[in-house]
Amino acid sequence: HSTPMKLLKSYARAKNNAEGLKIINDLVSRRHNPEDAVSWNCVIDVLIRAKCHFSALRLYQRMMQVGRQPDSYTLSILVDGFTKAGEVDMAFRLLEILPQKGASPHVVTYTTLIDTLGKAGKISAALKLFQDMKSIGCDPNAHTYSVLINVLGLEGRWEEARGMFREMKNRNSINPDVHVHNSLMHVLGRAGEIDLAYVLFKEMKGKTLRPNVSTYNILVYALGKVGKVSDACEVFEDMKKKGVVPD
RNA sequence: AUGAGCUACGA
Repeated sequence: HSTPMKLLKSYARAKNNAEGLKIINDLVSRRHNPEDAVSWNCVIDVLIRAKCHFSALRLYQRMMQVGRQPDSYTLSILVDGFTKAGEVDMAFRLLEILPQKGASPHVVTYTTLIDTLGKAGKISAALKLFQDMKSIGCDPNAHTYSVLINVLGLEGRWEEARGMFREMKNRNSINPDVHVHNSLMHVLGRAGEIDLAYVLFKEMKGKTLRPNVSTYNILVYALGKVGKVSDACEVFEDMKKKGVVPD
C-alpha cells in the first residue's frame, strides 16, 4: 500500500508503460518487493507491455521465491505477452507449469491465446485450444466466440463462423454483445453475404443492443462492396440521426 | 483492486 505502488497500479491500468517502468526501476533499486498478488501482477503487466518479457519472467520467479502464488491473472498476462511476442513455445510451457503452482487457466487465458494464434494463421492450433478449454470445463464467453469468428473469417471460413455464432446463442449463459455481432457482420460482409449481415443488424436492434461506430463502418463497407450505394448512404444517415459516437 | 475480442483512421 505504498504510494509508488498505488501509482504503479494506476499506470498499469492506464497502460502507461513509460511511467510504469520508472516506478519499477525505482522499486527495484530500493530492493522493494510488491506485497500482494495484484501488485505483482501489475508489475509483470507493465513489463510485458514494455516488451521486457524476460524481466517479467524473472519477476514471476521472484514472486515464487518470496512465497507468493501466481494466480489466473499472472498466467493470462504472461501467456498473452509471450504469444504476442511470437514466443509461442514459452507460452505453452507457462500454460503447463503455472497451473501446478496454483494459477488455473481462465477463459481469458484461452481466449487471448486463441486470438493471437488465429491471427498468426495457426488456426488449427487455435481450434484445438477451443476444444481443450471446453473439455476441461472452462466455459467460453462472448469474447471467445468473437475471436473465433474473426479468425475463421480471416481464412474465409464464414459458414463455420456462423456456426460459432449459433453455438454461442445456444448457450443461455451468454448474452451476445455488440462486439460479437460486429465480428460476424464483418465476416459476412467481406464474404459478400450482405443479406445475412443485414439480418444480424436488425437482430441487434431488436435486442436493444446499441450499434456502435464499428457496426456502421462494417455495414457501410459491406453494402458498398456489393454496390448498394444508396442503402449504404441510408445506413450512414441513420447513424447520424442516432447520434452514434465512438466508444 | 490487476488480464482478452469488432470497423475505420492514424503511426
